[in-house]
Amino acid sequence: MVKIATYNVNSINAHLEVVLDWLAAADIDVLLMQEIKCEWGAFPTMMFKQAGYNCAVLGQKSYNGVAIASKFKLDNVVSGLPGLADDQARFIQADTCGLTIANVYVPNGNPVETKLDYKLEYMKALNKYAASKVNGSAAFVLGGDFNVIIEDRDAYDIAQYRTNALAHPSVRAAFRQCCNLGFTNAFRAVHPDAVAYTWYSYSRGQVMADHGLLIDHILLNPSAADRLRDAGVDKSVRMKSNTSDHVPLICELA
DNA sequence: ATGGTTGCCTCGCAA
Repeated sequence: MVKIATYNVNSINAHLEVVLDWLAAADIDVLLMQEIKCEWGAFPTMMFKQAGYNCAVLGQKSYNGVAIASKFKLDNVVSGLPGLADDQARFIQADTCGLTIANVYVPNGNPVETKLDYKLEYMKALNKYAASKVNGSAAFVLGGDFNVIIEDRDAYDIAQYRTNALAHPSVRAAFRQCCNLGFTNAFRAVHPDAVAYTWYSYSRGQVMADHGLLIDHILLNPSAADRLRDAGVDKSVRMKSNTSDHVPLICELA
């Protein structure tokens, strides 16, 4: 079994303790991190090494930044989304433990007036790249913070998000097009009727009230989906102090 | 109660 998790860490250095504690406790093999918010040189590579993980990092000062930590060797690292000239650090991919695993931080897209276009352009390029990975015998995993509320039930109060870029019809359509290439949504395949969230506002009381959004996802090509055994969200880290506003999403492959 | 929180590295922006 391979345990893969995606976790928007909202600054790896600010929340390192929670991340490393959770990584060990959950016995994760491969962790996809978004919003590390630091350059490569400031990423705590040695701390991950001591915990038994190799890292591939695409950093950026202050904003964005993505990294992969794996108990296994990381090969053929791809930094940046192929086919898109982008100065923001939002995509990194590596081959590890017999899988090709891509880690994406899709643009938030708000405010819609000025930033939705970039989000849609990004998703279009992502879909084009995903299309090249859907077929064949090689297992391909695409996980990350998609910044997409796929369905109304994925928000505690969808009325607040009707005009938001997270639930915008064009954004939902772009995500759906990716799924329709032949990808399986790992969480939904295992829990078709569950209500679960991967993000909670830092505003007081939101976690306890379970007022969140499901915006982090893991997609599997058919070869990977054949091996899907379990998936879930771990809300426990969100109860801690000095923690990200996101929680990890996990899937297990045979 | 027209608010509420966090990170970055500066007092504004992004989420």
